[in-house]
Amino acid sequence: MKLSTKGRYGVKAMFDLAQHMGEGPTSLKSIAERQGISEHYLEQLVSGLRKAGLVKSVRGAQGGYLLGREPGKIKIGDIIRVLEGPIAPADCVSEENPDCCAKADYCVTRTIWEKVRDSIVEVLDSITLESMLEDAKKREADSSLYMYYI
Amino acid sequence: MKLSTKGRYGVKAMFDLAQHMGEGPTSLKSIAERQGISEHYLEQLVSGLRKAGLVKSVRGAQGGYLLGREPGKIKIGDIIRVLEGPIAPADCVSEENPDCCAKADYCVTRTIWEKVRDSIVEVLDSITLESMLEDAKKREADSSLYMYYI
DNA sequence: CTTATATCATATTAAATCAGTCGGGATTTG
DNA sequence: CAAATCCCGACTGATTTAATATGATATAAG
Repeated sequence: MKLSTKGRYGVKAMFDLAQHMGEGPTSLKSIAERQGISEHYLEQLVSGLRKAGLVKSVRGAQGGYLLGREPGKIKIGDIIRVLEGPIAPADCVSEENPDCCAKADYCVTRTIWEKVRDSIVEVLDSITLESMLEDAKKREADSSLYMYYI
Repeated sequence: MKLSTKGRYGVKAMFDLAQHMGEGPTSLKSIAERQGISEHYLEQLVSGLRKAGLVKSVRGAQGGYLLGREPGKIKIGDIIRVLEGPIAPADCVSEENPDCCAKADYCVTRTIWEKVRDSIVEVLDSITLESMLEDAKKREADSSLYMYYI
């Protein structure tokens, strides 16, 4: 019931890109350093994100990556689906081409996994990089407020 | 983001036990046959469930397993926790002793995993073996009703 | 008392996945 | 040209998964 580092690193990297929008392309090296991730490993993950159009790349010196579209239009679910595959606690309730067993119609167990899947999808598709940025800004404001009162 | 067969087989087996309550102990062999699971493998899983008190065993010929308590008091989350460990999409938000990273307080990514975890827990702890039995009964009624009208 | 039926326990294993690492190309800037 | 950077495929050690194998222990039935 765990995400692999692929999904977690991927979200971190995408959020990092969102935080550095408007500063030109961001290199993997700088993302890897800030987020504490192996650069070569990150390379593999970002390769998938690029093929899915979630990021755009700029080659050569001073190159790097940019978000593929506005942060408000990139859902966490999009990132997870690219890096971890279709969201599903079991193959028989996979978002795409569920590997149906013969009993699917009346299987009581299956309906549990459907509910779990839907609740996960609901969370992951309700959060965008933009909403994360807002969240981070709010937190920063709160913590500086806190600083004044201490 | 997937459950392993441990969790899925475990829920199936527990539901099978619930369906055969009042018929004396149910043998692993019969559960394994009905549910299409390797008996020896199931043995390992049930061993964990027994240690956790979710099932009781009766040794010897005509022996088998019984639910450890009323089906209304066995949540799917209980079963999953025994067989898959604490519910958590990432270690930093594990239900028990979360493996906290230094940035936990202000990590925006972490709050996503918290929300995912909470939504999964909400689903898994809201379903009991009893509610599954009711669900199955209702379905049966519906399908027989359908039979009359066709 | 013996035998068949079960649970209980431990060890082994083949395959897959994870989380990287390594080495070398291709492309662009200065 | 040199340095920075993305791009690509192959390799690897560790862990997990999903079993299988073997044998011991307990009990009901005959």
